[in-house]
Amino acid sequence: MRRMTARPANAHQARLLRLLRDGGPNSRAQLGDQIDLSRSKLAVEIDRLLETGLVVADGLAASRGGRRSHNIRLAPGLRLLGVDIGATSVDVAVTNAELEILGHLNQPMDVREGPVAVFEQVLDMAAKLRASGVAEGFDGAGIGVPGPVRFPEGVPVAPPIMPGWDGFPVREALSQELGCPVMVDNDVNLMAMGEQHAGVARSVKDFLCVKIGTGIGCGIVVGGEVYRGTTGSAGDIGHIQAEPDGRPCACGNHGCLEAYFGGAALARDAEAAARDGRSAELAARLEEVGSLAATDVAAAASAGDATALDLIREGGTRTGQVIAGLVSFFNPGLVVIGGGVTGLGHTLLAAIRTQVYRQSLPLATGNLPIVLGELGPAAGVTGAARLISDHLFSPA
Amino acid sequence: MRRMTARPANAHQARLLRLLRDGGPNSRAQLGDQIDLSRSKLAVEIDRLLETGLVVADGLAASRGGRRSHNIRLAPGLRLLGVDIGATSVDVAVTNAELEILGHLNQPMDVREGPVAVFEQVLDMAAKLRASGVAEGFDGAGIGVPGPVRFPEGVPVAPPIMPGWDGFPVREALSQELGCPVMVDNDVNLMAMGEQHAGVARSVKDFLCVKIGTGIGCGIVVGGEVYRGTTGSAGDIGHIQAEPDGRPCACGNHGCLEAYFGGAALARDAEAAARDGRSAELAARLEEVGSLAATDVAAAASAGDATALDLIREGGTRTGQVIAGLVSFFNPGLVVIGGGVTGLGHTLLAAIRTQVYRQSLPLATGNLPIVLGELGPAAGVTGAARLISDHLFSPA
DNA sequence: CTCACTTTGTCCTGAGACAGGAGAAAGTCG
DNA sequence: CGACTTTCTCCTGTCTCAGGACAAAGTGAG
Repeated sequence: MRRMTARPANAHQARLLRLLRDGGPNSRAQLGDQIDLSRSKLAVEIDRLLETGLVVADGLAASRGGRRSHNIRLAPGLRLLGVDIGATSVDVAVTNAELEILGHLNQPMDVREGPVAVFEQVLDMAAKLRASGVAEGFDGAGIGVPGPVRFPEGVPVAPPIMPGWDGFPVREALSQELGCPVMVDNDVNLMAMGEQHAGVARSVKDFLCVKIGTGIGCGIVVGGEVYRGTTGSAGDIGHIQAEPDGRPCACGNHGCLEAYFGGAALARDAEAAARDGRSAELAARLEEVGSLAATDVAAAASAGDATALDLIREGGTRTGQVIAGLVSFFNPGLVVIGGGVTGLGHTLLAAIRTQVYRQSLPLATGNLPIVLGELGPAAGVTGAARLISDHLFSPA
Repeated sequence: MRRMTARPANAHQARLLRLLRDGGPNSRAQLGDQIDLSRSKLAVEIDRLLETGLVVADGLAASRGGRRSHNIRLAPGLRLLGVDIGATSVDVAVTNAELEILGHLNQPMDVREGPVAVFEQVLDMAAKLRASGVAEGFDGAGIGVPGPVRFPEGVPVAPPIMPGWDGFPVREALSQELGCPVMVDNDVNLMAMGEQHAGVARSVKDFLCVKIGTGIGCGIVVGGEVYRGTTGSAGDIGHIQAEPDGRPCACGNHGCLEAYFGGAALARDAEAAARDGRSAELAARLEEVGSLAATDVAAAASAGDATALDLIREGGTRTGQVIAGLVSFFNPGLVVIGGGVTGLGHTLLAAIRTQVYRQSLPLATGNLPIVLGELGPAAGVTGAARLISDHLFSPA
């Protein structure tokens, strides 16, 4: 199938495409209500978009009391690839132009094997999805990587947990391989974009999205746009000091948040608790598998294990301490908690809430919701699709 | 003298006015080089600006190898009032349209006396400045207050150190009183705008401006624009926890940064040191005046007093700890330190730098300057003038 | 001083953006 | 069936804007 190569010719067209993406198929008249353009101008721009094939006519809409309107929708054949590379697994999904997920794969993976091996696996997964019939090709791809990215070039920079990736031209290489435009960003930023597009943050302009996976990061959204910082490392809160002169951290400092919480620290603490005999539940699980992960702690906690609950609460309290500081500083309208450890659920959330509401200024917390992300593993890939969609739907 | 009431009619005119403000008087040709407009269109817009009186012709520019160009400058009679209300003193200044300070007054004042008394004093100072001949009236005024502000309405909200101000319609009241447009913002945000306009942050898009006065606050600039947060309290870092379960703070929590540093805490600590006999220098000063202030500590430190130096270093280290976290989170391109205690100078700066460079991620600090503000007490009033100027120089 | 050349400013024209009215097309409802 | 509503298309007039032609004003070599 021929891929879309057209791009909107001006800001009006870009605006229309985004309205159709975010609001679904829509009638010309309804589009007119949402955009500040005269009917005549609107008709011209829509006609041009129809010519390029970016949108298609789609029958008649229901009557609003008069002549029925012609429906318009984004090209139904348009397909986006969303890739979310984590530390230990990778998600690949295919969406249509409205960013609805048509197919989604998750596989274990080790990011430390380097970009070449990882992208071989990603391309293989993409091929599988294509073979399953949800796509014949891709019009664009968004890639999330677990580390800082020089955004304009799409190149990871000095990523602590993926040393082999430093400077690898992800954007260029994948664009070549897939034959379509590619954008690269930090996985946490993409999660924030996902929750903003289709999740809890839909109507919020300024918010924080804290992702607690193997490590801990934070997506920052300012005025509806992701803020990436001067060198692309904004939101790297895992190495903020949570305890002066505290535990040594892999980064070389002491007392970092990630030394106390996050998937890696939690697993380590759980194994220690199992060996010390503090938790029969965790010890039994350790016996079974030989090692523990955050999911085991979650399971033990929901089975009522007091030690597991304590571990979660302590981690949540530490995380809450750091978030409390960020809330005072940033005064967000919403805080979203997501990532692999959301399985820890409301115990974690409660600990974080308690700490933030106790420590931050009343004016900043007065009307501040702190909630779990509602998209789960779909947040990253949705955000990735959204990233490339924003790129494709901007004037050439 | 008749005040300017005109406003730019469109974005081009606004752009031209800002170019003239930030770059000084300029020839038509040079303006053409900086703005993406054809010569004909440019001529039309400049002619319209000349008609409204917002700009005036100002003789001929030097030749650039051909016909000499006509110089254009902002209306020379335009006068802006910049007011920076602190906790214990107030600055009032008059600037021209290029935001150059033509007259500047500083007086002690107690913000707790409430808005009515304070504005009486401010208006009196403004009248003095007018009487001194630098202005015959004001075309606009910017006001900075030491607390959070609901920016669109120009109303302080729940300000901890100025309880009587909560909800007082500063913007409306002063606009009435002065008979010109007024904008109100947090004093820290105005300091950031001042340093951005005429100080160290001229070419930086994303930076933090930490103001250490009686309290401690932080101006946040994202993409060249001040970020104010959802309820206007962004940057309120004085009550971020610097020490878990630490000293009690006036806010009701424990371990806040302001419990350890800032003008109030520093004075308290200095008095304690003087009474305990830890510092003969400070004790002598206490004897003289009966109480100590941050300036006394600065004086003692520059006289070589070890205890004073220790106080500054400890405060700087604590502040540096908090800033380190913010740097990891925000990844700014610059950190500016300013406010009343900049008299503490390089001892303070060194302590902050040491802590930030040690604790933040290398990628975030790699190329991060941490510097003292270069405008001193002029930063606030310059920022205030800039605030109202941005308002006046935007399309009506 | 003259002449070739450069820069600046003004005038004019034509292309395109755009709003809003007229009116046809297509529907609802009593 | 007729009055009314909504949608869509076509047309016209206004405004924006770029760029060319040309005049005005200056530079510098000879």
